[in-house]
Amino acid sequence: MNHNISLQNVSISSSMQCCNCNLNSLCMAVSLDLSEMSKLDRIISRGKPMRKGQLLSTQGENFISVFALKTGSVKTYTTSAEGDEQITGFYFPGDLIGLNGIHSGTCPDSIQALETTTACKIEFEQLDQLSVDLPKLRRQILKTMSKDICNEQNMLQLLANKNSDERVATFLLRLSNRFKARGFSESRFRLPMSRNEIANYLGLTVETVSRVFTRMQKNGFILVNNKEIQIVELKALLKLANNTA
Amino acid sequence: MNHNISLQNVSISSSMQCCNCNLNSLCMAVSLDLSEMSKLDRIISRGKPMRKGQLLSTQGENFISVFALKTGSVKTYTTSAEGDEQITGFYFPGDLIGLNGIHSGTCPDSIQALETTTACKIEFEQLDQLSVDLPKLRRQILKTMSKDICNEQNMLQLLANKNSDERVATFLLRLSNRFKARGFSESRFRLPMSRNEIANYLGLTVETVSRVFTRMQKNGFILVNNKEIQIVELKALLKLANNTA
DNA sequence: ATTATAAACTGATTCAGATCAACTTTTTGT
DNA sequence: ACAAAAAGTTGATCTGAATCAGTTTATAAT
Repeated sequence: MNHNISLQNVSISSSMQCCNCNLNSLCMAVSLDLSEMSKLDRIISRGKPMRKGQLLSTQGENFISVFALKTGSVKTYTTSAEGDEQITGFYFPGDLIGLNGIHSGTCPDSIQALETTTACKIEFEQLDQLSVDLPKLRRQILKTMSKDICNEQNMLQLLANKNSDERVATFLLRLSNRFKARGFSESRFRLPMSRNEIANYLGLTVETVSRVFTRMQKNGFILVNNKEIQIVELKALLKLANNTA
Repeated sequence: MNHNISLQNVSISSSMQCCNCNLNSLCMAVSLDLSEMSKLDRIISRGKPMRKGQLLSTQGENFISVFALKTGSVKTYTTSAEGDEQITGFYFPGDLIGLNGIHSGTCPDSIQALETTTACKIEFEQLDQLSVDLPKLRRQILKTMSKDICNEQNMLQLLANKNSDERVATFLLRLSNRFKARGFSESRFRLPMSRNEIANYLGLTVETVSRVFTRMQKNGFILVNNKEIQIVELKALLKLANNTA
């Protein structure tokens, strides 16, 4: 019986294992060997595709699992008591999301698909248990959280100091870098989020974001066609962002 | 010989052990039993007092240790390429600092004493190793990082959405809560940081912070005497902060 | 296809907080 | 104790982005 199940697993999911996932260099599976990866595989459940707008988790619900994005993109956001929404991040394939729920035991933010998205789901307790035997995995979890903290700190710097041009330029350059790291074009990409979402994330209004895009296009730095962005003058954009991509 | 050393340890440091530290309910040692705590004790080195302005660690240097504050207070800040400083946090006794260096292997920010301050220093590799055998310690480290992420996200919300009154009110209320958690008065406390540092942290100018303090005092919400703050009308302050302390 | 609805853009006006400048108080060093 | 430097406060003015309002373009629904 056990044998049966395992055969089934193999046949169904040959392309659904960490070792075959083309994201393992970005994801938790980085630097794990085959036997370690198969242990990780055993505690991962692969979700079916979610449509735009669907929630991967909801602010306030019990913290049980973390998620690793396979395809698509999501935003995380918190809703304040007065009901206004603050986007805290955008995430792409390979990103591990949800670790910020550990300390309170509840999800501090909602995770929503920006487009058709698939994600792997991992029960945190199992992941933590597995991390005892797999130092590389343990380190990877800590690295992910450490990086999250640094990213948020970079955002603080952006919001505390920078004007609208600098914010938008930095935003585009960071996206560009993240797409590049995933093997996509760094100079031509599609924004999965709306202008409103960009504005919210950057602490600006939609109007301002729109104006900055228009101005950057007029100056020949970028080409904008609705959500399609092309970076034409990387250097100029870097200068606008004060080289702090 | 071994015996000798251990005797010495006991005699010198009876009050210098986690189990005798009045902060262990806030610090890593939370919920560890005596034998677990003594293991933690063995890898902790207690630093001598640092004076105001001294650096606990410097941005860019190799990441080796994390710190647990015993007394005093510190700020963490990053210095950008152009040389301007962004304060990313203020920390008080019991806080564990420096975990954000894990992912890059270098310290992403500098940690500076705001007053006379003592801190325990723990080599991260040893802490990580110890966490394998002490699930509660492992969990505590993850909780600390998770909470850090949430704190930064709260700051994002503050900087992206709130006006100067809301920022300063929220700042004071959060400080009040943290002092309360440490057994100090929640309604009367001394700010260890300058107006400049508050302004920098909150994404405002010194002038604006000063004006907000003055206005709050005129309205009878707080009493300000240089760095001494007294919260007179908690409710009014909460309302100013939109109840998001 | 066609309408309804939402998202995005553009212009005019307003305003909160930055900037500039002067002064007062506190802290530091001799 | 004193001078010098730093920190903090207050007022006047300016400005970048918010707000308000209207139009255009894209997306969704029938």
